[in-house]
Amino acid sequence: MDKQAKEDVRQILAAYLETNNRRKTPERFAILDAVYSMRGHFTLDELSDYLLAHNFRVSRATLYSTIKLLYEVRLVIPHHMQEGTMYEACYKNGDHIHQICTVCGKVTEVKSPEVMAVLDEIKLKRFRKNAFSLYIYGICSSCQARITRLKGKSNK
Amino acid sequence: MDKQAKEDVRQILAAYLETNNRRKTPERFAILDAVYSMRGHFTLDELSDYLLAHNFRVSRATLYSTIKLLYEVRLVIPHHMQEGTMYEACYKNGDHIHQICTVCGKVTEVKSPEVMAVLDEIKLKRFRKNAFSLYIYGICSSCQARITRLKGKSNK
DNA sequence: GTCAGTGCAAACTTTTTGCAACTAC
DNA sequence: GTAGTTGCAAAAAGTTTGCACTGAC
Repeated sequence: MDKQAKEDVRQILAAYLETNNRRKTPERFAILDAVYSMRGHFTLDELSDYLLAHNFRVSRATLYSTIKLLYEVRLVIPHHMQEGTMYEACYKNGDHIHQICTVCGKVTEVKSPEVMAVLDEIKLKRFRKNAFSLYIYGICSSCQARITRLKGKSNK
Repeated sequence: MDKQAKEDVRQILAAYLETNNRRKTPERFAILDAVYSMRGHFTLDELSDYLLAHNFRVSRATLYSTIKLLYEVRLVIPHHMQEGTMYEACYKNGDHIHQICTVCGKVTEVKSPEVMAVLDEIKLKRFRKNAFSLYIYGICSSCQARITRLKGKSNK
């Protein structure tokens, strides 16, 4: 994630904390920074490791509570996958679709401007939308190939 | 869920089990039936309660493994919410959007034919899609109102 | 008769909580 | 100084696993 985005999200978080009379602790900004330094999906452990590698130790409890805070502010989004909960920075990063293979569990990120356009235009009654996640489930080509092979065998 | 749909899904499950040389146990069909008798989202406990109320007792382990099986066949879909994992029957029931309030956690189901149309048409490389879930995050009107009131107070 | 599937309890993983110490305000 | 936050350890919640028994094929 580029420097400008990191600066942006720091501002967003600071504004949120001020507005809600909550404290600007170093932990919160360090975790936010780490989240925006990770690439793609990551686990809580990976986040913790990243922080450690940069000489910042935070407790598990703080990690969880801060991630929850960042989720409130919509700066991070959790994805509940088969392998467990994965997180992802979502500021200026919400414009992709998650394509999930239900056989092998592989997740691929796909872009689709048409879908994004429709989602941006959609009007919702009594609701102020500010993010979305779209998961498309199906079977990836390699699993399809394997299944076809297996079926061929069992039918002969 | 109507009778026809229940019959359909029984057929789908039976076919799947046959094809894959797995057993047609009464537990599997009872759980499937229960899933298609629940309204909207439900927890594993609620499913278990429903089965009990209809004099069918299954162990937790079987419940988990069968739900996993139904997920493989795409007859049920899990939603990982703040309150925990919720399940939902998804045969002929995938055409709605989940609108989630990030403040109070309330989930509302919304229909949008335009979005569905785009999703149906979307072409994916090397991937056979068969379902999707779309979550729109934001703030519902009652939470917005409450936040506005709170801000008014703290600024005076 | 055989082996996949079930029930049970124990194990394991993930997340939350209570409390004392700390620190942003 | 005070109340919100953190760290730690313990607890709770959610899910998986090992094993003996059962029943679908």
